[in-house]
Amino acid sequence: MIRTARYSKKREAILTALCSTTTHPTAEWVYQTLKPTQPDLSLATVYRNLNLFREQGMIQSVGVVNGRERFDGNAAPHCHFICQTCGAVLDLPEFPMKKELDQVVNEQYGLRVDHHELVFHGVCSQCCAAEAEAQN
Amino acid sequence: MIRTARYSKKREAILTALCSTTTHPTAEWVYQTLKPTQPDLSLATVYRNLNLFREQGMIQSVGVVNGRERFDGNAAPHCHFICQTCGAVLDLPEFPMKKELDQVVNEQYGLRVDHHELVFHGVCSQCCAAEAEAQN
DNA sequence: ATGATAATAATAATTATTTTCATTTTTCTC
DNA sequence: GAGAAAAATGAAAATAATTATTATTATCAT
Repeated sequence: MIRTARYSKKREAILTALCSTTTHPTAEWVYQTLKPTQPDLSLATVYRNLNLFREQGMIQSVGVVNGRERFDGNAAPHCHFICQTCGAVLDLPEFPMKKELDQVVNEQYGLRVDHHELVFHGVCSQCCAAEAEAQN
Repeated sequence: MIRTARYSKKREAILTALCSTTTHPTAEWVYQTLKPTQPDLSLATVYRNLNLFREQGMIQSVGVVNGRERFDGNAAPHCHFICQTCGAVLDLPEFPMKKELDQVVNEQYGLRVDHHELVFHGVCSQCCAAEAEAQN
């Protein structure tokens, strides 16, 4: 199941691109971002490597937003906020993650919990401001 | 935006089907379930109405599991558990939902929070038992 | 009953993602 | 360093879920 992954320039570039942003981009974004410096990059390669990184726990998926999967170069568990208006995904890194949550579910329901996701939905600051502006 | 003043048999059947199960089914499941009694039902109608119900707050989406969106006839906020092995989605209705979570994020980050999702991932009881069995 | 219009079935289209396969790159061995 | 084996890639085709289109049917106020 665990297979050895060789080095490749494309692979390195894809991981670097993802880790260089906090926007939780789509595969398409990574592809478009690398296009100028990697003209012969294929979108399939981006998908292939993002899936590989995720399987290896190097990155994580934030889930599907507006039909597209969003990736996070930070594999450490943390909360996210998703704007219902513009689809932006924000980190909530300082948010007090309850580590005992998993334990509680384990004990109370007899379920083997691996991890959990806590995602807030609402309207981001920029979209709030835009709304207020539109009402004037 | 969308007003649904009119009644329709298909619409009622779709909502009834979803609310009659706790399996958090896919649109396809609702379609196949209604097929025997509604032979001329279209899958597009199921999608259309599930989206309508969600927009109106009558149902909620649990998110995308294994590439397919899962729906919940219970619109009241509650936690879910998703089995990594079989994809089952379970309710955690008695779990102590922190209502102040949204408030905390609102105050700490200045974000207008509408709601949040708390989803646990792990292995359900049945799949745990199957694993244990396989090791013998 | 009728007419306006929403809802539907059937199908086509769309869109994100995955697979295929011939070619290229990387790594290993000498 | 050269050559072979294995893995990675690009390009295109395939897949799969969901949405849009269009002609038809159902609902409901009148």
